[in-house]
Amino acid sequence: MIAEVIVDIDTQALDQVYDYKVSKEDELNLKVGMRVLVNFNARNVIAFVMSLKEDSTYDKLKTITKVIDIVPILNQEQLDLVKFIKINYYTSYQKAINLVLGNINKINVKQYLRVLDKENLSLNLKEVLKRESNLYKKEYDKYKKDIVEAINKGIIKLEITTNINKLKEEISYIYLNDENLKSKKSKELLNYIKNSNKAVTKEEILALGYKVDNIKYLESRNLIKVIKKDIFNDIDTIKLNNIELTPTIEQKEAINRVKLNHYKTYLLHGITGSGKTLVYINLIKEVLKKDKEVIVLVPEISLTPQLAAVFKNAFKDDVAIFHSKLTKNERLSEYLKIKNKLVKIVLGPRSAIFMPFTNLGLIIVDEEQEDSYVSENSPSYDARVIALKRAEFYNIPLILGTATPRVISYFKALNKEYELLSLTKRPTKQTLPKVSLVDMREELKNKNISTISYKLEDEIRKTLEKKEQVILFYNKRGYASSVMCRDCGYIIKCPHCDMPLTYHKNRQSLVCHLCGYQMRNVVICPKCHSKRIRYVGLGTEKIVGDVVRLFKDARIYRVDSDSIGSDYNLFYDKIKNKEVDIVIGTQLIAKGLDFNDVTLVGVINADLGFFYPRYDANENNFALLEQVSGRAGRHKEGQVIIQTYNTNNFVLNAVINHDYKMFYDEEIKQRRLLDNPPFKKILKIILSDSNINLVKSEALKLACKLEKASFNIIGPSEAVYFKVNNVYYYEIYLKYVKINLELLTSILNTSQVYLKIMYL
DNA sequence: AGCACGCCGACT
DNA sequence: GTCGGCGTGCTC
Repeated sequence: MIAEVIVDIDTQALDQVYDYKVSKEDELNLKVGMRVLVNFNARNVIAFVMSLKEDSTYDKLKTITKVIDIVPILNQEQLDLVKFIKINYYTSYQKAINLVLGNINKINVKQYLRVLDKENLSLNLKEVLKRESNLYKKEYDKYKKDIVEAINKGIIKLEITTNINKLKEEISYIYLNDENLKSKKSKELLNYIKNSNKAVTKEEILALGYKVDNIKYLESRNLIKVIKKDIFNDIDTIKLNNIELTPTIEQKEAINRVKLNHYKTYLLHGITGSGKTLVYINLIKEVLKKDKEVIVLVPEISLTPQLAAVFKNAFKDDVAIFHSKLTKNERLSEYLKIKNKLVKIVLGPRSAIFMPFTNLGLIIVDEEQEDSYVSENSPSYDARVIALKRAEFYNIPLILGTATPRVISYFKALNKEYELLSLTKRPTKQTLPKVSLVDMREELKNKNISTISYKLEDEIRKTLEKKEQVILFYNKRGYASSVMCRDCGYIIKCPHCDMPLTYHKNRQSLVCHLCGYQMRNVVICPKCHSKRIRYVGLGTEKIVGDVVRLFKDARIYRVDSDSIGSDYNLFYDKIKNKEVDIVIGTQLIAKGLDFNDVTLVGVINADLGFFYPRYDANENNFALLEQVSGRAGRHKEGQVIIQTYNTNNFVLNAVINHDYKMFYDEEIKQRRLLDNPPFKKILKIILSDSNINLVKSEALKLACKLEKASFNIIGPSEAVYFKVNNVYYYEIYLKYVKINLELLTSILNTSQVYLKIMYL
């Protein structure tokens, strides 16, 4: 027998299958998806078995040294996914495997055997397992046959763990029983826990001077009980707005339309506040009844403690939650819960799509329009595409939920490729906020040079008088300010990137937003030594300044990724507890947050988003503005004021009416006119190298070859961020209806510089 | 990637 | 003589 393997060395030159002979003994145990040890060019490497066959055309075959796994680490579905990712995202087998394995492969993970049925354990195994349960110890090889047999019979089970014991969990104790204890210390401690009337944490006990032994003693006598909480259990303490779990007629209709036993993609189009989450939860409950598993994807940014709390409340310990703030170890701990079948639901960002469930019943992608479902790194995979693949494999429904669908998705829904589920009403009877536009050209005519229009100023004042809160939203990119010399026109750029540095007033420094380079602010022009330095671009500082000047008594709070850093909760509580009156911020405040007393939202300049050189700029702006609007009046009547220089813009007018269809109808016309998606697909090839001449010539060569092979190309051109961290970037775009990936791959393989592809 | 092989200069 | 510098070629 011959095994086709992929060696675990991530180099382009070695990215291919190698044939190895399988010894007679190994033939019985070796399965596709297992890891093996092979001698590869005079060294021992781990390799993954991709397939098995009888003959090989290669004449210098070596034999597999050792089979590592007892159960395949990659199942058939995962192997299929690896191949799919390799072909579609122009990446190596190794990277694809690591992605599918959630990178746990790299961490020190051990496999242990757990005995499920002591009675039927063979004598041999009884002997081994008494001494050692670690599979990699010497005993393993000797008793391999017995172990495999026992696993197949369900007598023992393979468990994966790690020797990491510092997983962040809070251990605390509650009082159970009293007993007359002799030890003074222990008695004291028991009384302390008893009188606390609540769980006492281990740290607290240790801080009071008690020893671990005291605790152990009480525990062993059943006088106290251990409570272990992983950090996300803290969420339980967050006060939730009462969550209604009974669906409305409209929600019920949507739930009933989803057929759980077939593959199909459903587009759940529900206006803000229409209760998509409730639909999810009810569907998940149905799936759990069938003893199947569920993946729920959310954009990283909206994975707030609030959302986590909703799921924890509904599903308790059945749910594993992935969150950007988890450490590597915590992440691994959650991963192992899934691998060991301790949880049935996972809630997480795009990487959660690879969670190793083997009996999936449903996949949900919330906020399907979000860009964060596409990886920035290579392979630049799209979690929504992987979700579709997995749903097909398990023959189960995939639900794409959103208030503002991608045009591509809505097009598919109208063409019956997806099934459209609509939620048009808010269960709370709260109407959507009124949206109005302010023409900033008029403001200029009326001599208002402030960033805040008279109307917005007026409304802010009224809102503050009512003791309600205001959110002011600006689009960060447009408000970065750079430093320019008035005499020679020199703009200070990052020494590593082709980008002006951004001036940060509070730190008195200049920062590169691409590579993070920082320098002290300059007062003298580095080129002509003039002192006439000027700040170009309207800074956030200016907006804050204007607001402070207009509302001297208001408590103003600025939120952006720089200012709040990691402390999401702090910022959330601050608003929730009404410690602030006006919040000024970026994208961060647009997503998913639910505040009772925010009744006015102002958009400082809605136009900036329309300048992006992307075919989907309009849909992103529509989605963003709808989302920002959604922050107003979730519980009381609210309103939104959008400041613009372009009052005729159809996107803005669709936002005024909260009318997605109105937006879609106009947008799809433009897409058709320009042959943009969904009518044609676009693929971007990114070339990069530290040698500017090499990238340029390679880009030109590649474009030539592609054109000769009759690909429809646009470019090559310098990337928007041409130079980042001393690396230069060129782009080539392909427009197509159907693409020959094999041909494309073979052409890309001739490139001398690093390549990455992305689907737009 | 990283190991072996090979061809050349420097040193116990 | 032979130790070790790194340039080149190959990996089932």
